[in-house]
Amino acid sequence: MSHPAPDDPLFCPTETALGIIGGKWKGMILWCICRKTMRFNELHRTIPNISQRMLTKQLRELEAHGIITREVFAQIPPRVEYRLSAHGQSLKPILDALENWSRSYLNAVAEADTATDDT
Amino acid sequence: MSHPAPDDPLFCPTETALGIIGGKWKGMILWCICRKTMRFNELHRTIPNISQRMLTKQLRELEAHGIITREVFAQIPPRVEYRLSAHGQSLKPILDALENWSRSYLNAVAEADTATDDT
DNA sequence: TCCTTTAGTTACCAAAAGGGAAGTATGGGC
DNA sequence: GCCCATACTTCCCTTTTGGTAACTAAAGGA
Repeated sequence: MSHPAPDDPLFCPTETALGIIGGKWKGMILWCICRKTMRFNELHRTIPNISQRMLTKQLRELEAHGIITREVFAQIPPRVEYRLSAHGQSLKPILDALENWSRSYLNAVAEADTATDDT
Repeated sequence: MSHPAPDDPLFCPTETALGIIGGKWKGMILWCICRKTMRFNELHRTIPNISQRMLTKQLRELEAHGIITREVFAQIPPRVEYRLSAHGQSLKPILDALENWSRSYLNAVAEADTATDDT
């Protein structure tokens, strides 16, 4: 294998990872799925702002990257369950770290807002 | 600035964090800056595919979120240095974790490719 | 017979993102 | 007197993204 080209996403692992988990709605989807197995409409109800089209698309991308698995039950009406794959499980600590970082970030912002609040 | 309200049922810290570090090129920019202080053109040379327009834009977003600092030296030609802020430093472990996860992901993909390689 | 539910797909359209190239200021070197 | 470098900004145009709404199948219930 040759040296990774500077424009190659493989050149930067951080970029690769963010390319996988950084899509629109992926944070919320992962946030839901890493807590429990969920069905399509269950996700849709939990994240009402997402359209079916987008939910499908993001789920397919996560599946294509091996982060989640999709299990179809041959029933009418259909039943499809999404859950974290083994590889997705290895993301959990990072998702937790992201969540903690985010909370401390939001706190810092809130404090800064309070400090400069001149009401 | 519109951060999600904490009482919003859609409030998702993971999404917040990804909104901050998940923009296009941000992975690479952070990857560079978390290693050393860098000047504008230095970043541009390191990531040749990014346009000046985008580099400026992404740097300003990171700065607005308090992740990096921008220091201007009153010189001709101009000299501007970008580095991680204190808050950005707190991201480093996450960036490292992302990098490690990405490497193991890439390895797994490479192995899967080898296993199914029918040449 | 019609309605409901589930888990989608498809077509269409508006908005946003992003690339490329050119312009800007300033002072020093040749 | 012209060109160089730096760190941008601005304009224009194409590509991508994402939302809305309508359509699908199939079984069970009223």
